[in-house]
Amino acid sequence: MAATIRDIRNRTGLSLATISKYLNGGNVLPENRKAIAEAIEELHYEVNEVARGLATQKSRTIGVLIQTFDNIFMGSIVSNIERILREHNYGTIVCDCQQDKKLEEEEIHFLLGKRVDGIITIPTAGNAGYLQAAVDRKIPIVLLDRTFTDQKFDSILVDNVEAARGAVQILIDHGHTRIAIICGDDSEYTARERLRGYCTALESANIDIEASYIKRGKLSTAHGYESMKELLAMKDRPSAVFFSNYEITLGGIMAINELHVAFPQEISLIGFDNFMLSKVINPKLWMVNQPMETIAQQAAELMLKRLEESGKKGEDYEPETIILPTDMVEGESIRALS
Amino acid sequence: MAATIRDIRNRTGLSLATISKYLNGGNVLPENRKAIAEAIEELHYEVNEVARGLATQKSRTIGVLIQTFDNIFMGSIVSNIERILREHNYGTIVCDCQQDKKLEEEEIHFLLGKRVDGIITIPTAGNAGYLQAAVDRKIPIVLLDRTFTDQKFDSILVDNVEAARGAVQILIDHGHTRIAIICGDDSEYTARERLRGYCTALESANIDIEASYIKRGKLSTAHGYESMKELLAMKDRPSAVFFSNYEITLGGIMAINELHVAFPQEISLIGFDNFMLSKVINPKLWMVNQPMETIAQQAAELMLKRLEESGKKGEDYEPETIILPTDMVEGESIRALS
DNA sequence: CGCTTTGCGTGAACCGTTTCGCTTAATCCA
DNA sequence: TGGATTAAGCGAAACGGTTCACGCAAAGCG
Repeated sequence: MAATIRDIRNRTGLSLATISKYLNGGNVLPENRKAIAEAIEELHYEVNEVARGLATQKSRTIGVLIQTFDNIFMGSIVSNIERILREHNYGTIVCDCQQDKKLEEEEIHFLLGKRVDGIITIPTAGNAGYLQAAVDRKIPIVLLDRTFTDQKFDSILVDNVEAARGAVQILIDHGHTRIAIICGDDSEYTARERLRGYCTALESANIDIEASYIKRGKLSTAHGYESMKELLAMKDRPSAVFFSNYEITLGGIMAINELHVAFPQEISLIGFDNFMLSKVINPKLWMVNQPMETIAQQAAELMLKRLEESGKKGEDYEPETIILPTDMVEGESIRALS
Repeated sequence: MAATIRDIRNRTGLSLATISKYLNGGNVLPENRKAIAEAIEELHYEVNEVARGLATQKSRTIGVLIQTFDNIFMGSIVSNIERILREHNYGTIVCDCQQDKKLEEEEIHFLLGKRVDGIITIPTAGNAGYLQAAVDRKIPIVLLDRTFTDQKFDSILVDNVEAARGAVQILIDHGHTRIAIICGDDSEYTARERLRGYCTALESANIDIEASYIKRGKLSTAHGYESMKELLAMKDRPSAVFFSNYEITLGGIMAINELHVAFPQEISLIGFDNFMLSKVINPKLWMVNQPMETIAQQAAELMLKRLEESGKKGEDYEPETIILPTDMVEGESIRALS
């Protein structure tokens, strides 16, 4: 149906090699150049990237494998990655493994089948095994938001320990000592890190860590909601709560609203992840804000760098780890205790 | 590097045709079947979908072109489309044209270059011209959320008129007559429709339409914010406001919070688009909720249907338009006037 | 038993590019 | 002037699959 390079040959009388040279910016005589351009115009010719991909062994497509699409965090990440890659003429093929480790491994094979030139992923699994096939293919891999201990990869991380420490420190600075955290369980890399930051802050302020103030569970709205209710029902209830991710923040706020608990009067709060929430919740919520555009941008740029390198001889490279700082969005959800 | 079908031939002594037949589920003797399976296993062979794509003239990849990624609406749409397509072994390549009409047309060509088998898109442009190249290629196209008047396409829409009418009717039922709307300008398909619904509701209740209560502008947080402030500053200010999309709802709420206006005591509100907001805003916001999963699902399924059909003879088909109803999420943000 | 069918396998052409090695003519310079 | 260099073009062989037309043997059948 669509025109091919052969149709252009028939029209111009030039050889395929010359036309290919034209398409790829080689030296072609002005008159031939003109003839080819005209033929392309008239035939509505467009390079068949599939055929080109087969010939060059490069698809100019990057696979982006994420755990879920259902939060703004992901939307922003994918959006920015796509934009930057696209500016360098790479396509982005997305896969959502829906937090399913089995599916996650399948998707890797799916992407490899499509011969993507690289993979950017937010891992779900606890170890790097599922990536082995991609590693064997020697394509660049960039990890986002979490990383592995058993094998080294290019990774873009956020300083979770420091982010959590900082959040708790703010509460301490306001005079709080009975500080709770609602967080993920130990299987989650980010959850472990944030809990560590929480403990660090308390320890360095010589505040005892109270086990019943640590609410581990899934990174879900439901966990935030239930845990907040439990904390509020305690007889020695905390005076401040640190919500350690987006869903948990959402759930926690829902519980507070439902029980008509006034904040910061009755309880002080600080949330995580989503800048937008801080705008819309009243009173304005204190927030630890992740630099999502930067994360995405760094990931895309590191990927582009690796792709460029792999053209050159330098076969193997030393994986880089980039750790980004978070920032604090001030709100009105923390009461100062005298 | 990676193993090919020829490596399998060398190992098994079978012909390429037989191996291909095996890969595509044809009849192969059990012993040969076993031999091929073993070779695949040992060589870590994976079908090169690029080569297959060239041979079959099908990429098993669908292009999804959207206007922006920066709202939950899009995340949910892309997520659900990707999931369903993936279940049928199609990959999803996403492009974000960032509301830029020029870029939008470029992306279409980019996708056509990649030889996608179909395109699902949320149009930005006002007319279908930019899609012409895709139409010429005779690949299925499915439009989401908005459609064109100048040319007919498969479209999945929401009943915007009825959604807006219903929202305003709720306000009327609560005794309101001074009802404002903050909406997009006439260049936006959905904005026109929603404004029409607003007018319909008022007319059928014999309420005069007050021009100063209609705030047209961009579909942005800023427009919602500014317009809300203006409405609040009016001397004959409305008793109720209908926010007609997500960003506007967000901006409106921000203005309300900032000016410490109590709702529903001082003003009644109903928002649009984002179910999550209704959970987290206190008092709970009334909302018109778009059935995002259904929109995405219908789009993906219609696409799959077209892809299947195009295998058969039935060359041309009659475009379908599917109009989905919205639903109402009750809140506490509307005061009943006696 | 001879004829048709069916099951399985094969060689070769093809999909639409890129790229390698080679030719030819023009240009340069000692 | 003539050998070396360079620019531009060409033919043909990849890249890794699918598919068509055909061959052959075993099975089915009146």
